[in-house]
Amino acid sequence: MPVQNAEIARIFEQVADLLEIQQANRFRVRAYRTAAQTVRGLPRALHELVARGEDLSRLPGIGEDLAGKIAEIVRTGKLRQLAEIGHQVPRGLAELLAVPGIGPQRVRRLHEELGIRSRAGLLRAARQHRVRTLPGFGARTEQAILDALAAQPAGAAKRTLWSEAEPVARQLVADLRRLPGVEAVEVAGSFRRRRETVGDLDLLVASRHGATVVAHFVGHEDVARVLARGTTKASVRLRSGLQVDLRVVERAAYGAALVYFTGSKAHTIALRRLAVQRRLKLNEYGAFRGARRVAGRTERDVYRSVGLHFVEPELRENRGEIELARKRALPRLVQLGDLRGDLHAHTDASDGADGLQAMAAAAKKLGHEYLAITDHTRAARIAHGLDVRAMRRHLARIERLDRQLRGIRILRSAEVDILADGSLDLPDDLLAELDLVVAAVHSDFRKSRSAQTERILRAMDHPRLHVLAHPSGRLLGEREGLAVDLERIVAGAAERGCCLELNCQPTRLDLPDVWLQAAKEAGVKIAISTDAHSTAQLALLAAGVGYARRGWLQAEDVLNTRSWADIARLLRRGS
DNA sequence: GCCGTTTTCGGCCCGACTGTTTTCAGTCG
Repeated sequence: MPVQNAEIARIFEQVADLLEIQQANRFRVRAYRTAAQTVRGLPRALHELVARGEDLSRLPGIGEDLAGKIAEIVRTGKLRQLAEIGHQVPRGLAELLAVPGIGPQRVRRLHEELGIRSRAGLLRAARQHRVRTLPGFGARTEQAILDALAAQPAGAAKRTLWSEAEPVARQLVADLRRLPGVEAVEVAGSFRRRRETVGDLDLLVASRHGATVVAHFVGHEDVARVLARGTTKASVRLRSGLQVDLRVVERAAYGAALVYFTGSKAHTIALRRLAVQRRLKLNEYGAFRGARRVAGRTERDVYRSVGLHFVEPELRENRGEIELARKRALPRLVQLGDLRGDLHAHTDASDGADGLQAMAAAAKKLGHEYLAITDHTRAARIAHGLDVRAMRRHLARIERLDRQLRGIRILRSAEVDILADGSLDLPDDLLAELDLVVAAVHSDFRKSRSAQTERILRAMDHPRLHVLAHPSGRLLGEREGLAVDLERIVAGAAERGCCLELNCQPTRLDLPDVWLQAAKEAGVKIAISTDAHSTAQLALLAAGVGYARRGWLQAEDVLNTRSWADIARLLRRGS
């Protein structure tokens, strides 16, 4: 199997970690981290670019050296340099960096002076009180290490789904807004950028009474532990395990602070670089020329000060938005109000919780012009998929309801299983009767990458397949996506005039953002669909639109910003 | 290791908090 971008990024991260422990030049370390980020966010498979002989050094943050290393990893599956560093520094030391409070310097000293080379070794040393004997370490540091190792026993720090963080964020914001002397409150960080998961919540407050705000914040009833507190910032862990960071600045710095705390890190570093070019200093308090603050109150002011148009938070990933902001050529991103209906929803005829009428009524109440009822087909047995006879009866019921209702179109549709061989789980005559055919893979996840890709492309060959649902098959926090070549799926959809779905379920958000952007560039239309399994879930459209903005989507890129008549015309492919 | 409306060499973002220090290094975001 060809080497994936994520694997290349992981190797670069590991090189950066080990170099940092070796006290290598910190800018050299940063170069590896920047490259890892570029590689991870790239909507093209590097192994393909290498195969085509394309010049990788044109990618941002990739020079001649790293381009060569990427080619080496693609060819051999590994990087000689990493093995060589591994002879000098145990590879296990990299995982120690994940322990909060332990950075490269401390890892190096733990290794050199106590012979520690793994998490297990660190745990032993801390328990035997050997850590506190090192200069610069003390009893409190040792205890903090023990706490941290107990809190995250195995490896990766877990991230929280955006949708789970959202009610917590809303409540904390409301609580802080009630506080006297608080002029503004906002959630910044990856939450504001609408990443699918968040590592923590970053709250920003405008107030002249930092200490009071901090005191109120750390005293909140949901706070389980105060990790740090000062007069302008604090960090806490909530009972739910979610970490929340608070920062208080004066109103005149609020915009600059918002830019800074919204990130991403790569985006703000790029901004500061622009500021330096203009002989400005940019920090969380403003843009300064000498001692004079020239911007800071609003985000717009700050962007203007470095010569840029305002950049929407969802775009702030240093994936080309800076260049377009300079040219004032950023896309006008899709908004919830642009959407006219929902093209993927289930009823209790298959695995939904609510009945057909209830779903239709709820969609009408949301102001939808149309709702596609897409119950499962026979092969999806655990989802109570309908066989042909049951499906025909179901479609007849939908048709009757549609005739009765005014003000909303209820579409006769189905979420048709893509079978192992790429054929569709309904006969052609029945597919031809449907208003809309949504199709998806729900089985045979273990196929090889090429076989899985061929299977889906074969399904898309069917002229009645309109929308490929949750194309990557990922379940956030549960499983990676299918082994599937999304670059070929996007290209295949473009060739066939087939649409791809952005599934709004909180654990899916599928297609992933970089592929939404790739699909947009290829001219593929995206259906933003809730895949609702209850009336309440029809509201997930809002979260889906937020995520769609991360994929740079504009209203015209989205299928369901159109009237049903326009969609029907668009879907008549190849005829 | 990357990169160029200062530069192909010499820069590379910036500040708060903690713990263990008597003035600051390390870590984090």
